[in-house]
Amino acid sequence: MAKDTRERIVATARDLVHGASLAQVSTEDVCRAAGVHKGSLYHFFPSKEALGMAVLERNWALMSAVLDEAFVDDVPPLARIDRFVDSFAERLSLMRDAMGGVTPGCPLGGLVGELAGHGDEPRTHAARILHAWTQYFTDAISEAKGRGDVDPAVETGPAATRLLAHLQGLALLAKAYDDPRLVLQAKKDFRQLLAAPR
Amino acid sequence: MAKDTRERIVATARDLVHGASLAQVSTEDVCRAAGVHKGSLYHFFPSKEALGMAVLERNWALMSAVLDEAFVDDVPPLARIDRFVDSFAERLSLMRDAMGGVTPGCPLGGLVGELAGHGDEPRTHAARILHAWTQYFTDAISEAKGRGDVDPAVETGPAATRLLAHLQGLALLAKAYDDPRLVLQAKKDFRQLLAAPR
DNA sequence: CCAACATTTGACCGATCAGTCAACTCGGAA
DNA sequence: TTCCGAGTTGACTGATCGGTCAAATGTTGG
Repeated sequence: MAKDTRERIVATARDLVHGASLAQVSTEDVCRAAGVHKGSLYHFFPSKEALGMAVLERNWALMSAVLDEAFVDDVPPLARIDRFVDSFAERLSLMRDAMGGVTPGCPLGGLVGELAGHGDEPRTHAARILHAWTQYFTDAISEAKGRGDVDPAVETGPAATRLLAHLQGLALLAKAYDDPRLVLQAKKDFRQLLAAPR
Repeated sequence: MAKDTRERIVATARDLVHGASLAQVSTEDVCRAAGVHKGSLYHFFPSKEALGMAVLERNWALMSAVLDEAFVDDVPPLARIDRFVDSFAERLSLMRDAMGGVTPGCPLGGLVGELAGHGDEPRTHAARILHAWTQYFTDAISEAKGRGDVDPAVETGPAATRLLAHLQGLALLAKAYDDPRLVLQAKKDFRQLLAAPR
């Protein structure tokens, strides 16, 4: 029952936070929903912010699982990215239905934006996660260049950053316009962002 | 002293919120910083959320001023967009210096993301503002097509949305990586996002 | 069976929060 | 001069917040 409780707290917090923000969810909310008492929460986490970081970590674990599922070797590298975008959009739609027809933003992007304003340490942690995410794109683009699917003149690193930024922006617009399908545009947009500079 | 007080409250709230989020700033913080008492604040605003909406409106007023300054007729349409990106990035840098070396996100994007989770009415309001922003890009792209600077095969509306999404994403990354210069990339990226689809 | 440790309990705290209220000030219209 | 209502004051509330704590309860290894 040890690790189990900690896991349940993080999972519950994740669910609650995802529909809003960390600030809008109180530790009492989390405890009530997780069937746990305050003391237990603070036995595992030194502060609410630490819980927020754990939620961020968990969101990244889930996101990287989606990435791993999409980025399989027997699919051309650029198609892997498309597969991921499809999964990402579908997850957004499912979450929208799970909540009352409210489109959530990117579970990582939202928390990153919130925690980045909480001092330097949470910010660098968030930055590391974004960088890890970018790495998936970096690898795929690099491999695509080897196959001739992407022009060698394209700088791999900056291109990968472009893709992530674009996806995050689309997720924000999807939330504001309450339309998860907006992120599907990423597939077409990515192709242009990966074109050789002129 | 009537409208003046209201203005001062909104302006002060804007400054405080911009460095963090609406949730992290209390009404008491705003009152103290604005030299105003609680009752005055609630004389002008029925709730804290209403104050948030007023801040959003003010941020849009400031942003549209920057847009108007960049989008002048005697400059080619695509160059107007570049001018705006430069101004936007410069403002981000200035704000970073004004705070203690902490890069803020897009003042509109951040609030939009936060208020979009506060029910449907704040969300649609935020969406309207984003749409108004997009309109600047729409007009410029449309004019650029007339001059032959953009391929007629490009759909104007979706292209403008792409640009806004990309800029918002870059602003988020700039905040996470604490580097306002990241948004300058938008100028090159926009050119690719405006290329004809293949 | 015991001792050491991890976990859980639930009451509790001081601070802070958004929001209220009755009383006061003051400028302008009648 | 009187009156009225917009603006202002500042104390106040009830709720909620993040966080603490000492005691109770498991759990594990010797």
